[in-house]
Amino acid sequence: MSRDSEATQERLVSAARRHFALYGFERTTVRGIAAEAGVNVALISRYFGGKEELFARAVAIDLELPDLSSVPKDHLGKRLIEHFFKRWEGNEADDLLRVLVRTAATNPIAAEKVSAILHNQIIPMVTRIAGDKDAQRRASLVATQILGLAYCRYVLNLSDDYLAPQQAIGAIGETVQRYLLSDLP
Amino acid sequence: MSRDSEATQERLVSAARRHFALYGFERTTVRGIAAEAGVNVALISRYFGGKEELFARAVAIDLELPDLSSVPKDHLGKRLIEHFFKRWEGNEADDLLRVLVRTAATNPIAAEKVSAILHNQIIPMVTRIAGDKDAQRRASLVATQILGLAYCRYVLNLSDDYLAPQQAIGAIGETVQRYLLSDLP
DNA sequence: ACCTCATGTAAACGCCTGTTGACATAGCGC
DNA sequence: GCGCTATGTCAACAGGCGTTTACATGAGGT
Repeated sequence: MSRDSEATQERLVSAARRHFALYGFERTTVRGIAAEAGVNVALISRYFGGKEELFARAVAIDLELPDLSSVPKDHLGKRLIEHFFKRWEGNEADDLLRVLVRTAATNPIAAEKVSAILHNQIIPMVTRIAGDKDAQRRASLVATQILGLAYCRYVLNLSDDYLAPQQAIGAIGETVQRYLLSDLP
Repeated sequence: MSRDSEATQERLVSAARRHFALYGFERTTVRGIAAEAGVNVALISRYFGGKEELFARAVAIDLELPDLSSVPKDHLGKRLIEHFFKRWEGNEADDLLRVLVRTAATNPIAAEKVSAILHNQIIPMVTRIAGDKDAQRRASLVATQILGLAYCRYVLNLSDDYLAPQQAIGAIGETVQRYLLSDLP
């Protein structure tokens, strides 16, 4: 037994992410998480306080939005969608935004976190691109499209036959481009 | 006591819809549903077999897509979004698609049902509008946008400050219009 | 009026959950 | 080497869950 509390905490958080992503908040059990981490259940309460706090810790998230300052104005939408696709494809069953999108549907804490991301990360980005005016509404429109994409791919599990990546990047990129910079009706 | 089994079954289904919509599948309890319906818990098992079967019964859903044959081709997108907005605003805490969108995130049965709606209702509609070719992909793109909108409004509870209805109908209607009829990249 | 069966109730069962308190043990400072 | 504390285990608890079983009761046919 290694007896390195930091390491086991990290293993717990990592296992937690996997379980929350796969089963949502309600259906993942602390026993399952502890088992995957190879430690006793009691440690979750000891280290994090409880299941909810572990969840909060597990989904602290940064979208890692790319630097868009050097991207041509009319490629911003596509570039943004590419970023999310790449991000999601990268970490197979582990991406945090996917955890949140799934979990937020039935868990108020998670829903709050997604809203916080909209506030702290999406809206500021849109403000940098399109200015203050209407930034909140533009960002919300962008959110409907990106979250809808995530939902279809990772909740409904629509295969590439339905959403061909290249085609989707193109079509949805155009949409985001409009939401960012075109005149709103 | 009325002793009308059909009526009490309907009251159970109706209460079930409300609870599943508010709390998702895992967090609604058969006891809660029975209490709201004003009957004993045991009747749920007796009449429906169990919680899962009651759920399946409660979310049998028809989008009631409007007749689009007389709508000008370039107004289809906006018209469609209007339809969904009206539908959602109508039945305050009771719309089935909202139940599904929330529940599907953590419940495979529900996710399957949403996919079925895509197959049996959205794709055929798109086929009527845009023809067979690419109907599946166009329908999927439409689904990303509409489900994303539902998600932001009813999972994240974004207020009208974020998604002003008229503005959203306009902007998102344009998007759907493109997904339905413009050339795909 | 009575018997009968559909309808509804009450209580218990068995299981699983998150959490807790008492106990073991490994490793570090002395 | 000794002891102390951080680390980890174990077992039990209390509560909630869906389901089932045995029992009550109303209403309709005869």
